[in-house]
Formats: sequence, C-alpha cells, structure tokens
Amino acid sequence: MIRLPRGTQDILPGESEKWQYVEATFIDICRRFNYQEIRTPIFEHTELFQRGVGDTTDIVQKEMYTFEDRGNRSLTLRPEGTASVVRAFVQNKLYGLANQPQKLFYNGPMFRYERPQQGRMRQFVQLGVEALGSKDPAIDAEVITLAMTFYQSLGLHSLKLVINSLGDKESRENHRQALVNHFSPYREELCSDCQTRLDQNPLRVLDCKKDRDHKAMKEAPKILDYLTDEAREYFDQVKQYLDASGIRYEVDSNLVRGLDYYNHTAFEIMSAAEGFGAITTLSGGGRYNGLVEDLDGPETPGIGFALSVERLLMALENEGITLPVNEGLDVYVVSLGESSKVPAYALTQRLRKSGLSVDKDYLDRKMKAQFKDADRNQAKFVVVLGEEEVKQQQATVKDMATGEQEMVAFDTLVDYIQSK
RNA sequence: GCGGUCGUGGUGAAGUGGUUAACACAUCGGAUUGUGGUUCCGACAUACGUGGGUUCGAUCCCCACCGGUCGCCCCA
Repeated sequence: MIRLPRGTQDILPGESEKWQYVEATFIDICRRFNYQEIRTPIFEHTELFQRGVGDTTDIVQKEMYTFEDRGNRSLTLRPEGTASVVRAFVQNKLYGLANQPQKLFYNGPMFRYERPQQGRMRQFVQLGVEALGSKDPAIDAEVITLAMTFYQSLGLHSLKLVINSLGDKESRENHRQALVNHFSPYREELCSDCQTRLDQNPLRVLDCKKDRDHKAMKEAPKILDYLTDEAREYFDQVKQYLDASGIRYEVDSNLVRGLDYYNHTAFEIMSAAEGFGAITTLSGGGRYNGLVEDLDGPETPGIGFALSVERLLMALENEGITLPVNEGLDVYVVSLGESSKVPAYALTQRLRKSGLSVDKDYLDRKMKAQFKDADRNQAKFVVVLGEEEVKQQQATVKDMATGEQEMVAFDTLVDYIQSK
C-alpha cells in the first residue's frame, strides 16, 4: 500500500467541514476589514525565498523543499506566504493601483522540511494578510486586531498576544553592534549555533533556547533601549492604537522573529491554555519595510501576519470548542420493491432541485436497513415510496424526530417539508 | 538532523516460542413478508509494518529499515 508522504495529512469528511468553517470565518473577517484575496503559486523560483526570507534563516538553510524542473530551473515549494505576495505585488505593479494601501489575504498550503510533531507538519495551511503601502502605525494595530478578532469570533479566549519592536535600520544597526560587543567575550561559552549567529545575525542569539540561562543573556542589550526616537515614537503609537481598541498585549523585548525581513512591529499570538502541546505559537507577523525594494519594487512599507489552521484547530479542541458544522440530511428517500426504484430516484432529484439535501440507498438494502442509513445520515424526514404510493402519486412522509407520518401528494411534498 | 515510545482485522484492543490468535465496536442478515435509534440470535474478514537473524519452529527473542506519535532545534 502506498501511504501518504511523511508530514502530510488527509483531511477526511467529518474534519473537512471544520476547515471549511474556519476558512469561511476568515474570509468574512477579512471582508469586514476590507482585505481582498490574492492567490499565488505554491512554488516559486528558489531565489525569491533566498532573497525574501533571508539566507541566514533556518527556513532557507535547512527547511526548504527545493527541486529542479526539466528545464533546470531551481524551484521551491513556498515555505511561507509573504515573499510570494510581495513578488506578485511588484510583478503586477499593484503599487500603481488607485486603492492604497493594498490590503490582501491568502489561504493555502505551505511546505517546510522538518521532523513532524504535534502542530508541525511538512505541509501545513496558513491563513494570512499583508497590507502594503502604508507606514501608519494604525495599520499595524489593524493587522493585529484582525488576527485577534478572528480567533475570538471562533470562541478562543486563552490567548496571549506578545509584541515587540525591532526598530528601524539605524536602531537595529546600533543594537546589532551592542550585541556583538556584549556577547563576543563569551563566544566560546555559547552553543555552536549561537557562535554562527553572532557573525551572521546576532539578534537571533536572543532567541536561543539552549543558551537561555547563560549569564550574558540576562544582561544582553535590549532592542528597546536602542530604538531611535522615531522608532520609539512609532512603537508607542502602535500600542496606543491597540489600547484604544481594547486589545490586551504583553511587551517582550526578547521576541525575535525567525525571518530576516522584519523591522519595527513584531508580534506573536500564543495559546495560553493548559495542556496545549509543546508548540504554543498560533500565529506571528510583523512589519517588513524594505522587503518590497529588496524584491526590486519601489520603496513600499508593509506589514502582515500568518496563522496556522492546524494549530488553530488544536487550540479549539484544547479549549473544548466545537464548531457548528454537523448538519444532517433534510430527507432520505426509502424505496420498496422493483417498481418504485425509478420513481424514488426521480423524486430524490426533484427534492434536491428545491434546495433540500436529499439522499437514498444505493446498496439495494432492505427497508429496515434503509431506515438505519437514514439515521446514520441524521435525516430529518424519511420519504417512503412503495407500489401503493407510486400508484397514488403520494409518498409516506415520516418525521424522524417525532415518529409521526402521513401521506403527502408528490406535488406538495416540497412545500410540506419546507413548512415543517 | 538527534532522542523517547509504539506498530495485531474496517475500528478499538487482549495474547502466546509450537497444531482453530480472544473480546468489543462497526457492517450485513434474521426474530418483526412495508418502517430507524433498544433487545436477542447468526454471519463476516484467512489481521500479527517490511527485511534479515537466532531456533526443529517466531506474531512473540535479536538487528536493521520503514511508518506513526511525542520531544529537542526552530517555527505557523
């Protein structure tokens, strides 16, 4: 038997309805916030992610699904959504459209080559938004608010929003230098990853779990202390907007996102519920001024976030929230004897045409078994067709909840059922 | 990439170095010649992840591999 590839999953009936519900809710929230859908390819030129996500990131260094096609092009299954959206923004000159900022959302599978565990798959689905063309701190707050509103509308309440500012270019450069100066004396005591990070991207040393308790970590220079006046003012305004709309958050100066393109606002939303798995991050995002230029577009600020549907469903499960998705069948048509088979089939189609959800037996089962099947499908009504009914052009309609039944003419059947 | 743990029918789950591998659920049929969710009876699948090894003989012991699962690193 051929099994599915490691780290992928089949989403079967019973589960797929939840996905549909979550996606429909997301689309509705995006509509309310006036974000429009963009669909980009699930593979891109490898270079897009190398330049967009950053060569020093774990994603690019060890997690990409990269392959060569028959024309010797190096392609990569997208590990995240932002690079593709920005590429499409530049390529399609969306910066030239009248409606700015461009507020976009996406929904689709992402791919990272990692060892699967709870909440981490090789193919996983992200819902995300990107707002391109505005450097108003209000839109940072809007993106964060959109994410929180979405989670809350599904009923999640054990959430923790963590925000930080990574500052602008000047802030980051000053901080970077301070980090190098601070950690260099301890270089030999740090883990091998951190020694590399110290050279390539010292900010990420702060993110290390191994060296978390090293004495140099506690006294490490905080980015918030190195913000330029401008960057500080920006961060203060973002917080002010969040406060104004009643969004509660926590500032964590060690929050460092794993992608190179972030600056200014960075945030993560985590599940704070007891008994959640080892991975608690439900979504993350931030501002990425400069990325559009890096990908050969005009100077354009941007901010966005992405969330994992898999982790969202885990969080719902963990909080005991069931989505309203279990709708039974309206009608199940039971037929008796050879002569009523064709009329039963015709009647089924007729009922479906009216908008009702209708099914019948296709395994030539006895009546008793057909009723069982109707139960399995949670049918509200069973319509019985035997020789007598066909002759009289009437059907026996049984209300499965009350057990009551009566004869109804074919022509008034739809009205009868809809009025109940 | 590293580590823990697990791998028996459609599902859940016992069990043993040796001629028929429990049980339960599900499914189908009957009791009830045209009526479900209860009950009783019956039927059912040639189920021990793959490949080696030890042995007279392995589903059981050993090894490797594959896969699931959880964790580390990191992230959504």
